[in-house]
Amino acid sequence: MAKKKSAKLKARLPRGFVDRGPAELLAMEQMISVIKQTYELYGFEPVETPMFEYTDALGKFLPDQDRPNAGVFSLQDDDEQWMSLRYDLTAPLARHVAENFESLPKPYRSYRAGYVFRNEKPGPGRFRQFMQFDADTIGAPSVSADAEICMMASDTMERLGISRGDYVIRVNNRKVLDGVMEVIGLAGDEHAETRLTVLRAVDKLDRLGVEGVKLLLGEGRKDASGDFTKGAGLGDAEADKVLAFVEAGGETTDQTIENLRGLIADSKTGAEGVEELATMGKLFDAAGYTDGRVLIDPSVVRGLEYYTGPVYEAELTFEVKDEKGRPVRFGSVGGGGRYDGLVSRFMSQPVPSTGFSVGVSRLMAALTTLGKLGQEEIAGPVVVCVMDKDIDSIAHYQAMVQELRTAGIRAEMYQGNPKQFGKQLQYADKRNSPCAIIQGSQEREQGEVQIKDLIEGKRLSAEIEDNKTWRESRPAQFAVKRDELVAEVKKLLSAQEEDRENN
RNA sequence: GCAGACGUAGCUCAGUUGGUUAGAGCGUCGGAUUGUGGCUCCGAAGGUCGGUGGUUCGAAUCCACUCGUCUGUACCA
Repeated sequence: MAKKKSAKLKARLPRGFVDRGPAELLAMEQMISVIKQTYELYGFEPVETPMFEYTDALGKFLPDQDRPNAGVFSLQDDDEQWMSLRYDLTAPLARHVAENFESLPKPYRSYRAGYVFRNEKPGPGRFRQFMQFDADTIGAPSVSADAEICMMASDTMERLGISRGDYVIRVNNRKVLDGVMEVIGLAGDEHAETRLTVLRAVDKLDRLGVEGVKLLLGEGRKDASGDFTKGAGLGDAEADKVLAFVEAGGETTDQTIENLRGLIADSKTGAEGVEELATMGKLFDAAGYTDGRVLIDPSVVRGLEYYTGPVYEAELTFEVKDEKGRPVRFGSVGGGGRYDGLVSRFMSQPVPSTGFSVGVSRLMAALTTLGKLGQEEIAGPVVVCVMDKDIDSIAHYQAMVQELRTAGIRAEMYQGNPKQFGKQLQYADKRNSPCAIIQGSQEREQGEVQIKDLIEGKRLSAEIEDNKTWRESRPAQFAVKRDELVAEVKKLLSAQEEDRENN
């Protein structure tokens, strides 16, 4: 019985989520496998945690604890405990480590990839479900662990095909940022709010420029739509100090370190941070990563809440044009830092930790634009056409398909309605099949099959205008003995392969 | 969250000062051609004009609210 049309269910994707097709899935698999190889090479081992955690295990860093639904997807279990979908891979790892602390080797070096969920306003290229790929060293207090992760991040970028110079790993230290705050008189709990505002302003340097940041440090700033953002309310002298610090990056690491030493000599915490950066700088230098791959940059601000020491960010530096010809910068595709407090909130002992997270979904968009991913067409299966519909003939077609499969050739028999032969070739064409196999009663009597080269045929179709000629000439089609089917298809496939490589 | 712009077929868009049955191109499906992909021609399906309420003899068109999309901004663990 036909329902009223208006009552029919509307097929629709939830806001901020996407379906992925074969090309994208293949590209993602390739990418994940490269990252995995890199992390493995550095001695990290895999681990998986579930999508759900109890909200309080994630909850310490929720923006607003009174509303577990703000920013995260949460639900109540049947025992009324709040659970949430993970919004990153670090908090779940901290829980896993705390829970299995006795049995894990220390330092514990692990990696994992997975989808994370954020219940917030989606935008173009920004979804409510996306993939991250993290590596973490837990139980290692020295900044050499941080330095190692920065170098691994750099290796990962290059193994993914991003050229040296098209990306940079920028490194800073939270203690240095804290030192600057001390110097301008913002130490102490009563200034926590202002410190946050200052850090947020600094974080926008790449987008708003020095002038914009200066406005945000002072009274505030109006955006293009006329909306006003309140500033930190610093005086000119303080604002200039912050800006001087942000622009302290010099030609060389040594110079940057010297600049920083001069700016925050009065702060003990700041000095400590500078020395940590100096140590990391030496390690990068010794390993040869100071050739533009890894850079000490005082303007990096990340993870305002839980980072306690070095912080780093992987940034793409090249520009591309979008479909409207406007320049688009991909910017940050990953980041991380030291989070000495995250595991220990479950424990009675300190557990110094550091880690890095790659934004897989975002990086994939960048790589696709660069042409490093998703370029190759996905080859379809060889399609065996159904000419005769009696059960014996079908069995013969099935046998051909099985022979091809046994030889490792992707193949299928047409499973649609075989009434119209043209539809079968249309289907094969749409699947991007390399060739179709045709055997009607005429061929069967001769002990032959027809192989139709669909790639070559497509090329020839440009030269034929008349439909009658097109149909009768049967372009790019040839007969072979039934026994030689597999060998001939193999031959055709390798010829096509060679053709692709030459173009 | 805040501010602005925009919502008409699967997609891209027309639609006059408010006036009969809301159109086109592309795509989809069917046929010309039940043994050959492309081209060409013919035909069909596809719309509560984002939703609700209001003004009016009459609303895709005007008004209010609401939902959605985009842009900027805020937040981003």
